[in-house]
Amino acid sequence: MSGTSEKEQPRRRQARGERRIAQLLQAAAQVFCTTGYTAASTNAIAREAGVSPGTLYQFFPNKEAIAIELGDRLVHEMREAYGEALAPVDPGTPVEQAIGSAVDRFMAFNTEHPVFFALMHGPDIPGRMAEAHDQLHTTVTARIESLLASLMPGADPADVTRRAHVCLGVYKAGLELVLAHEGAERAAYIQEVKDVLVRYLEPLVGERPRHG
Amino acid sequence: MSGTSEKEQPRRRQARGERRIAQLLQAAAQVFCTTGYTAASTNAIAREAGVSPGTLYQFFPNKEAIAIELGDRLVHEMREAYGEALAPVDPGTPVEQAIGSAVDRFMAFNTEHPVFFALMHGPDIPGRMAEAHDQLHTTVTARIESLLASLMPGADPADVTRRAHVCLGVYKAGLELVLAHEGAERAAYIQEVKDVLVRYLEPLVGERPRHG
DNA sequence: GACAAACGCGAGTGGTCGCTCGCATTCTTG
DNA sequence: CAAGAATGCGAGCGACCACTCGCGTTTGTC
Repeated sequence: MSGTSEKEQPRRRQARGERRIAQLLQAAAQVFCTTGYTAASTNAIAREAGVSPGTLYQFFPNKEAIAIELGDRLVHEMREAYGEALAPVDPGTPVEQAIGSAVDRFMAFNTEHPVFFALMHGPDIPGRMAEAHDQLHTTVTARIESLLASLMPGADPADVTRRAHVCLGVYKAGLELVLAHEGAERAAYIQEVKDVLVRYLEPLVGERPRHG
Repeated sequence: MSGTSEKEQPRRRQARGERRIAQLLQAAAQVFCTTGYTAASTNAIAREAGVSPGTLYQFFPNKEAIAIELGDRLVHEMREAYGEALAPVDPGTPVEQAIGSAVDRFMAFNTEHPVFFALMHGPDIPGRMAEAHDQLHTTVTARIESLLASLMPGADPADVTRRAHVCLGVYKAGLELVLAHEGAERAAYIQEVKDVLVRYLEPLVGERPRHG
């Protein structure tokens, strides 16, 4: 029987501390964005935030915890703002509209928070971060699966899963292109991503059988 | 006027040395594949090859040179084996066939040499390596562009360029999925990639104008 | 105002990694 | 076989990085 107070309250923060945390997370986002996670040094993050390394470690036990907290906050914000973007649609909804609005929402979020892509995409993510990545990936894939299932009822579940993975992969690839451009070119690339997805999925919703 | 012998012959290699180089490159490919470039330590590469760190530096001036040489050999081999995969096709060739054979060839090469993807994809590539990456990227994109141009003559060059980038991005995303699976699933994903590309490009080759 | 707790600092510590150096061994060449 | 070059070794050097520690400052509480 272990003690009753296994989890001690980590600390009692002051308003100043919360501000510092936000400041440090913003600085970390900046540094992660430009150099990636592994190449980002904690000293650089502290410098970017205008504080000393010791101050950084006052609020985060280690480098990984910074990325974890940043990722958690981003995931939370994404869930709040765009959680319904992949909800199953009415049977009558045209595919263009469903895909278009979903792509628009996620593109907006990702261009507003480029760190998200940087943290989730790099092969240099730490162990605990990979878990979070996998969990989010699974969640999003499941959402896409149910969306696809609502579009093409009676299809082989394995096919639906595979197509969901392909859709997410296409979106990620498109996101990379979108983030690499600005203005009109960026808008044009967003439209291309929609086109790719719509044309990929359109033959599946029309109930004429596909010869494979 | 600078001296005539600016570039000294670096060294006169024995057969043993060439063998060691091949051995070291193979070990480096293994380590790069599993841990990525930055996380790969030269000591680990030497250990994998069964030699000492000093021996490694007998043949490569630094860590970057290992990746460069490996990349150069891979690019060379790819050019030799699959250089014609993206050649422009006869006007009568169906799109399915052109895309199918190109995807098959590149997928075969990339699954046979997974290091290639690891070296070209990671955000942790060194400066000189990024140049090689960009150069290859440009070359391949130009090839795709001319292939697309032969399929849809009279299109806006900017559109062609954009679509070429989208095609390459879709291929890369598909490659990631393909490399993550094996056997029948892998084959199914390859087919999905072909489907995505064919359906993306099919409306463009029929000469009815697209309203954009 | 007094006390404690949270905050802030930055030089320092232990560890890792890229890379070197001196020396031993093997090969080529005459 | 002798000389020199190429190959092979592995302890160790310098740099960098995640993280710590002791001490001074600010803030909340009574």
